[in-house]
Amino acid sequence: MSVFTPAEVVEETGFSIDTLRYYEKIGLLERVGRNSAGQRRFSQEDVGWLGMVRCLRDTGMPIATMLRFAELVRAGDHTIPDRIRLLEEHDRQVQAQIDNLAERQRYINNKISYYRSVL
Amino acid sequence: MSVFTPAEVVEETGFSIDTLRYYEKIGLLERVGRNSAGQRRFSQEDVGWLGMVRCLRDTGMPIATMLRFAELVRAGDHTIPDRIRLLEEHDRQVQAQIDNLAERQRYINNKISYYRSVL
DNA sequence: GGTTGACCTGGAGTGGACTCCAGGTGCGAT
DNA sequence: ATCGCACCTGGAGTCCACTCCAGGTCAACC
Repeated sequence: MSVFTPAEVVEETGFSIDTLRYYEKIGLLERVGRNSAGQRRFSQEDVGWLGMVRCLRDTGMPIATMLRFAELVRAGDHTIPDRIRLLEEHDRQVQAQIDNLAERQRYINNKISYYRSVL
Repeated sequence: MSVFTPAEVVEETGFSIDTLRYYEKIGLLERVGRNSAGQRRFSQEDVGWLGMVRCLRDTGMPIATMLRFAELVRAGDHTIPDRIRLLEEHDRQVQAQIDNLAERQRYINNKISYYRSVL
């Protein structure tokens, strides 16, 4: 089973090392393994989980909600229905964001057209 | 020419009164007129501008950029080409946000499907 | 004429999500 | 052996965009 150094995980996930430490500190990332010198060695699962975190974060999920999701994941398979509900709710919020952005974009484009028309 | 009380503008724009005062303080909103008692009386233009601000804000434009746009607007019609450029650039960023959200949404939906499949 | 209620001001405080810092460890290369 | 470098820790600081507060003014209604 392969392990990853902090630098590799930074490269892979796009999170800064400070952010990774912060996520571990607040429990969004489970205590990461260390080598004999006390340095972090991330597992494949850590990196996979960080992919999920990136996705949720980039779609605007607050850390508090991600933390709840993380707890469900840790609690075991019986929480899968809860996880589905949480992700479905988030999916609706993402859809709402997309719809909202698309509508605002129309306003912006109207404004651009108007500005063009008065040139 | 109609004027609006703070309460009416809150109702109209969805910004809180504190936010309106804050926007005026930082110059995102030009000094609003006052009545004899020193209370704000917003003009139709103020309200229209706030509609634009809401649109830009809700599409993620930072206040610093809105401030630049506000300055262009105040500087007069000769800045219209600059305003067009600024809005076009913002439009591209909004599009990037939409595309990004749509892609992340696919990931979330895959995860939901996966969870459903293991139930 | 007293009390409410909407509003005013300057300035301090908040919340979220990081980001930076000082001081220290261990390891491979010169 | 000493240098540089990647990394460690706990804790402080930063940034953004508000949001709240204390203390005060006016107008209107009872």
